[in-house]
Amino acid sequence: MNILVCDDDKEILEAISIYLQNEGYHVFKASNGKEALEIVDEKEVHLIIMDIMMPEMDGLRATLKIREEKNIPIIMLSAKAEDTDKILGLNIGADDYVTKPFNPLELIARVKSQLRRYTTLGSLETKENVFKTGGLVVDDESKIVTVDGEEVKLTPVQYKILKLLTQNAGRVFSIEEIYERVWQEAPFNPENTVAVHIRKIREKIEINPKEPKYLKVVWGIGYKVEKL
Amino acid sequence: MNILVCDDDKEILEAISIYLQNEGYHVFKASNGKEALEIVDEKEVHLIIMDIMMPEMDGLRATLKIREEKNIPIIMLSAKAEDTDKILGLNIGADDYVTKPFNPLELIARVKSQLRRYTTLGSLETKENVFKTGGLVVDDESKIVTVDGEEVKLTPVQYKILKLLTQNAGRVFSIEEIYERVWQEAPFNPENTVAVHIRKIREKIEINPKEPKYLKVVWGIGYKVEKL
DNA sequence: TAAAATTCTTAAGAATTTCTTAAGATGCCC
DNA sequence: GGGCATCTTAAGAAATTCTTAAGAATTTTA
Repeated sequence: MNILVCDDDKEILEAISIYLQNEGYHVFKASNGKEALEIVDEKEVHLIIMDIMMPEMDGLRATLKIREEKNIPIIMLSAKAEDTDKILGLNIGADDYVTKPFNPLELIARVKSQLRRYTTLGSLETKENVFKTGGLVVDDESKIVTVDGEEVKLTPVQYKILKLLTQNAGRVFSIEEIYERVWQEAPFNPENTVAVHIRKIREKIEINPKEPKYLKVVWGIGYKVEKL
Repeated sequence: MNILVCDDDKEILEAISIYLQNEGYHVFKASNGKEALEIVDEKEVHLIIMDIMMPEMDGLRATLKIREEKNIPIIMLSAKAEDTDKILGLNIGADDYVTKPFNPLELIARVKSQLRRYTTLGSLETKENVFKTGGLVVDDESKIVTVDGEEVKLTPVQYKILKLLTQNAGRVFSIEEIYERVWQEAPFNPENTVAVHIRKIREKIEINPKEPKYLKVVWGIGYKVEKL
């Protein structure tokens, strides 16, 4: 699911993005209405979170414009509770609104609610077998791995290893244990098979494999996925 | 894990309870908001499932009240999809909601999800392999050692020694015994390997290694971690 | 069956830890 | 206090473990 977040305040923009990414959504960012319109034209956007009070009120204009063309759910952010009335008064086609300062969990809830409404039968629900830590999401139902909302393609073995570690984030697994649980073979004939796989996974999920954020080595003991 | 279920419909109350009990949860039952509040006050409740549409809307009031006092995850049951908006609009701190009629499996899934989120976000989990004494904590699951909340990086041998001593805080271990139990080798050829490791550990975990608070020497006999 | 993808092995070289050595400090007992 | 044993500490050599790349073997896909 792709969500466009539009706010001129960089900090808020980042904060919202991180929360959404941690929920497994892919995020597009825009800092004004013009950018937002461009992204909506170019990319596939499933929901928009837009601040109204941006330079020249163009959050409002953008919203109106988008509404003319597409039927994408829009959640408005307004600085004060009073603005709420303004939004309603202006009869803009917002599907929901949130006043700043807002509770991130509430925003997430509303995002889910909107998306649920627009998707036939709940797709991105809080499923049982979705393992998350920071921006890393391992969805065992669809077998899709996501980092900051970006899908990462793993091979079967890579997936199994990462799933094991993410499912037990924080716990350290020895190479032997990883081998036994992923390969389901008792004896463990090592060479350095596991190490090689770990490296490949890092290559795919880490921004900088040299300084991994998620998949860490615990020297002389094993590997783990950080609990974030 | 204890779950409080609150619904004025006895049948639904029973049905939900049975499903939860089959999953191994302990269930408290309440049929109105007042009862719910009492139970929350008296018992240890880890999660609440609450119907909103109870006599006099007191499901809502109860929820608000509980939210004021405690931070227990709450899953709301609402009769119609429209109520969903009401929950959101009223800005109640529900963590999730399910509309009736619901699939019991979905409810269970959400319960697990909430409990996972709650326990994952570092709270009081009953961890078996965490050894503490004073401000020193050895977590054998993540292999993380902490002094007054500050992480201390130990090498594998250092970790094993400290774990052994902390696990048996108060007991004195001779150098031979430490050697045998950490290296798993019977003969013990000493030099002063163990002493060197002990020193390095002290350097890392003690504020003032000259006057160690945790890792002490018992002259001529061995070492121990103080039981505090 | 061939092509493609994945998995496993190998090996060199980095990185880190472990062990040894040895000198100095400290505690214990007469 | 002197003598002896034990502990502390530092530094460097040795050993271990990890990283990484490349290619062979195997499995999957087309």
